[in-house]
Amino acid sequence: MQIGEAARRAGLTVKTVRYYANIGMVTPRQNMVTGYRDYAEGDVAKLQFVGKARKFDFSVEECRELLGLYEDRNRPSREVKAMTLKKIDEIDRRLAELQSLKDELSGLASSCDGDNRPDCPILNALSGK
Amino acid sequence: MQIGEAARRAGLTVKTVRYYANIGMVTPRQNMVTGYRDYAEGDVAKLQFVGKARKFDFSVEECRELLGLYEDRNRPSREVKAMTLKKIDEIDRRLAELQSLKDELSGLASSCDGDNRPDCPILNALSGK
DNA sequence: GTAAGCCTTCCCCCAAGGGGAAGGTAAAGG
DNA sequence: CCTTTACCTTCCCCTTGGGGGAAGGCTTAC
Repeated sequence: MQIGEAARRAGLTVKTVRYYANIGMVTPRQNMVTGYRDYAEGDVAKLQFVGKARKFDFSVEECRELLGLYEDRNRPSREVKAMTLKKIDEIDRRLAELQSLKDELSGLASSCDGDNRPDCPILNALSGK
Repeated sequence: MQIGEAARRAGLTVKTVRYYANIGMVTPRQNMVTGYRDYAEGDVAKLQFVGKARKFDFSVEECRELLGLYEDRNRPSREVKAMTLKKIDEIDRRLAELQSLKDELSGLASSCDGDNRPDCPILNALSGK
């Protein structure tokens, strides 16, 4: 099938699918007559796989690894689990960062009247006064 | 003072300070003899201000706005507070996203034995089986 | 005949700088 | 006086994950 239909079936944009072909992640055959990319069912499955993994915050490189594991029918599940746990760890760190950021900003916001007067504790804090 | 000292005092890299000069955020005078950027005390204060705001997750464009408010001695604190609350809102949304992501990944990870066998619920979930 | 709807490659764009090359300058040490 | 060291300058490419759009080629339908 052509790239448009493959993209639709995978829930991705044509641009994205072409990008994945360019970086060698999901490489369809090429129709020798038209020069168009020719996607098989298996390619669509891989595109869907990558699309989901991306939604789970795996980077494109990580998706490439996962795809390799996905295609290797003998891989130990250990490897996949390790990547997942690592990703969870990253998310945890980011959560903590954002939470402390929010706490600080909330503290600043609650100390600021937010009225028409120019005195602003938020700016004072930012300027180190 | 030269850019190196200004950067040190602001806790930024020289590259960053030069970048801020290029995009017109903190624009020092120019030493006409050497052609070097010449930072005044006020510039360092602005650099510090921007550095802190960046740490609070404000984008460069938002920093530019905040800097405008910071320099305007008559601005109402309302505007600054509004930006802060908006940023807190963004952080909240991102926190929720990450949390649900983590929950899903955690669910997948706990369902996977992570042993040497090839069967992996994580990959099964990603491939839609 | 031509308009619509596919497809292709090619190039520039985003944020927020980082890395490094090539070259000019100033101060300090031998 | 000469050289090393430590500054500084501009310039260009790199990052992530594609998006936007141009220019061109093809069928198919009206």
